Amino acid sequence: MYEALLNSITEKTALNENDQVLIKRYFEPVLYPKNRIIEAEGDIPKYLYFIVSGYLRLFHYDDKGDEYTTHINCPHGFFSAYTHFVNQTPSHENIECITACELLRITQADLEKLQTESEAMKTFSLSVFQESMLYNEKRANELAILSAEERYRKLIANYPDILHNVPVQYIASFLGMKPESLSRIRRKILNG
Amino acid sequence: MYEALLNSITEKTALNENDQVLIKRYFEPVLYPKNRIIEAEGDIPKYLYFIVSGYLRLFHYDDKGDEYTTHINCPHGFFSAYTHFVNQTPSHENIECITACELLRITQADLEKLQTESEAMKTFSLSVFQESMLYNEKRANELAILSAEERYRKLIANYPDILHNVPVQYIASFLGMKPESLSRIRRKILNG
DNA sequence: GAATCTACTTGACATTTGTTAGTTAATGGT
DNA sequence: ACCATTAACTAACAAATGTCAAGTAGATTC
Repeated sequence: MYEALLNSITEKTALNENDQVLIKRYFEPVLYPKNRIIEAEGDIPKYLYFIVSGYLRLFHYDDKGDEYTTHINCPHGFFSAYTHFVNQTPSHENIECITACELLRITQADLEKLQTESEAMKTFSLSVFQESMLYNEKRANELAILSAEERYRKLIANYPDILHNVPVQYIASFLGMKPESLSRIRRKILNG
Repeated sequence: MYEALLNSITEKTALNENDQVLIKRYFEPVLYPKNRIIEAEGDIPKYLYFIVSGYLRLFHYDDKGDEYTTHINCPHGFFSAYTHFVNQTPSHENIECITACELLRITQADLEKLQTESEAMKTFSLSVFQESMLYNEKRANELAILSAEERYRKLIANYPDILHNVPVQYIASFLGMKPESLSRIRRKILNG
């Protein structure tokens, strides 16, 4: 269960024995079924999650009750409404398991403790936060610059497995288009 | 010159005499003319800027040589290619003065020193970083959800002075549309 | 297993946005 | 003041995306 997490961290920074013991102590393994909402809008995010297996999404409703998916993630990555998790302020987003998920979770309080007890985790936490920032910059720029078809092509090129695990309607919403438009684009690509 | 900066910080966290002395020591005032590029793509960002007066933008070129404006900012805010400034990695964006600018600038090394010497500045720096993150999240979601006209209406509602200071083509690019489209939208709004 | 849902697709049409080309207005340099 | 350059606007048309209504297939429930 912890192997994927330890590997992810080791890619960024070396871990000694003590670091590994601390990580196993603070990160709690949890299993959730498909469609389970694990953090709800209006609440302060309780945990930062590391995805061992499965797909998660962030979503919310607008005034008209329409649902918008703003983030989709897959193994092995961290997942949270970051800014609200870090600040411990109420988030306007729900976190939902798209598939059954194996996760490792940690509270903000424990993450801070872990960072003071492990220099490696301090370094690593910063890089996770920064990557999340780069990710949003990139998403904004792609939405501004690329066409709907280009955005879809780029997504499946980077995450080829997403189609087998995530409903098309969530992907459409995440890419900033209607399901009908994505359907049209998918057909066009299939037929050459 | 320092008043706007000190006021901005005080909105978030209290400053004692010593904090204020340190801030004035580390932040260097600079003046730039219109159209001056103050950080170039390919280089590691040297400074974090606080805008006392004037407008700045972040922009880059794509493969075809087309120019894209990804960020526009006005007083009184901080400005930088944040992630690359923090990491001290080469940025792919240029920073340009759209108008003549009065700025206060600080290097990454000095910012770190300042943060160890002033607890208030440590708190404040974190909040600047987090706001930049929230900002990108918001930009991405608005690009995904709102129409071009809605994005434009929202921008001028939030920053009514931007039209008098920033060329329309930069605004169009920043909003993810072509100048001709923005021109059409502006006419439509004028004629009711 | 029948009925019911729901996700996904399809097609016709409306609307929005991009493209191209030309015009006007404003700007900057000499 | 003149010329050259660029920004902004306009118009006609093309292409992309949204909307609405309907149909199909697969899943779920009873």
